[in-house]
Amino acid sequence: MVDQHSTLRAQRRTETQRKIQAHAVRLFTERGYDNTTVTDVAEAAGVSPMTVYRHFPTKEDMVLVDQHGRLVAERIVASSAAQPLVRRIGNALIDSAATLTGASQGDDLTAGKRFLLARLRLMISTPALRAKHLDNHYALQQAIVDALGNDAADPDAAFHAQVAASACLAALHTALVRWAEDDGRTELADVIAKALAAAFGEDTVKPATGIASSESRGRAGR
Amino acid sequence: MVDQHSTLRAQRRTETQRKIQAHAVRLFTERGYDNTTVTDVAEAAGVSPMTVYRHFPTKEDMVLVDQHGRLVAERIVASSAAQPLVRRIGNALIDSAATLTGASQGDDLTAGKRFLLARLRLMISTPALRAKHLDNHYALQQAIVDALGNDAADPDAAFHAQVAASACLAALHTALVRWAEDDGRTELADVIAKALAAAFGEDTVKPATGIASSESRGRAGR
DNA sequence: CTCAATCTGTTAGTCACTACCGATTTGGTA
DNA sequence: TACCAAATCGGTAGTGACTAACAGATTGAG
Repeated sequence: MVDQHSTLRAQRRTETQRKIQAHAVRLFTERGYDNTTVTDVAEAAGVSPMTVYRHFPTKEDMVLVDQHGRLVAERIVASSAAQPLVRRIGNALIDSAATLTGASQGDDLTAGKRFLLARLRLMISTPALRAKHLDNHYALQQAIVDALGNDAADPDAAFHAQVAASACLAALHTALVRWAEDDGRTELADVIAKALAAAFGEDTVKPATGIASSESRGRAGR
Repeated sequence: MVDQHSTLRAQRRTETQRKIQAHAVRLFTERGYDNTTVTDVAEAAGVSPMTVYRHFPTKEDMVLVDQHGRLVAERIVASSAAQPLVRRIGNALIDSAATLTGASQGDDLTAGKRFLLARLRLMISTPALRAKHLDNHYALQQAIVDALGNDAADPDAAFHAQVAASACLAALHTALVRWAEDDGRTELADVIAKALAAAFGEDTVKPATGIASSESRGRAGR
């Protein structure tokens, strides 16, 4: 009945999870997603296939797990309701990305960043992973709309929030692709800010880190 | 070697395709997507399971087939390159939707419209279908970017096009969901125009049919 | 120390999907 | 008209993701 009654138990659990995920991403990258069976991953991780399914509901979730969504929703509710919708959502995405990639020091990629890049590349190139990832963004969109706390009575405002959230997440996804293509050399938060500025205009999104969007030019219509 | 050497052959082929798809959508709607096997659909359509796979590569494609994408790309290349990106893409989406739903007469839904609604509802409510549909939009995004004919030399312009296309398609998807929720009572082209206006501002998209976006109020930022 | 909960493994089964093969039908041709 | 090439259709066997049910081992709490 108690949730926290095991520290060692939880440690081992997250440890095996991490191990399975690491081997999965490695094997998927090496031989391809479709050419790698769940049994292969299980053997590489030293567990039985059933254990894999106990930790990850589907094969795709071995790559796609990220609790990044909750972070975004929290920043949304913490933002000022006086700001325009796109700015509230956009800034939440930018700040969350900055937190996610961590304080990047210098040029060399940290291990977490490199792992994130590997996952991103798999998500982009593999149709099944890409589809499910986009669907996860769709679920995140619903969470954002809920977090915005729009009037349930006004259907027009709700539609407005849906459109703004979906458009912002689309820009986010494009920024992620761009960032992966650059091998993570640029700052992710800056790329996101640049994408948002390109879609909605520079005045709609504030700079994130200070040098953000300093190079973006022009509105959505060229 | 000749493509057109059979009118009767092609007729039967498209006929069985249509029959399989109709039974699939009906059964999926009645018992649910996951509770319906491909064999069930095959039996209902009076064919063997193998025949189903000959016409539709995957189970999901029985619901998701639409060549709607090619229509959009054609309108993109036909549009004036002088216009802003969002307007070019947005108008292409609006016009394609108007063509797709056909000239709606009065209140009663035509059979094609009702079938489209049934498919949309399945796409929205079933995770697997929703994911693949979003991925199809992602493929459409690539087609749009190609159709825009941006300078391959300028990576910044390409990024710009990617962002604009993805954001427009996100707005389209939100409009489709909204339209399905209204049971298709409103005009689809108008809903799309309204969504685009909500995302990018009213001045960015021109009215489609004449009364389009007459009710939309406010920019993206409330 | 004992008990209950959790983690793990094994087995058997369903279902989407593929590869391979043979049978039938159709359209054009000698 | 007879024949050939192509396309469609069906059956069989197999792979792989995923589930349900059952059994053994380990850990935390009283």
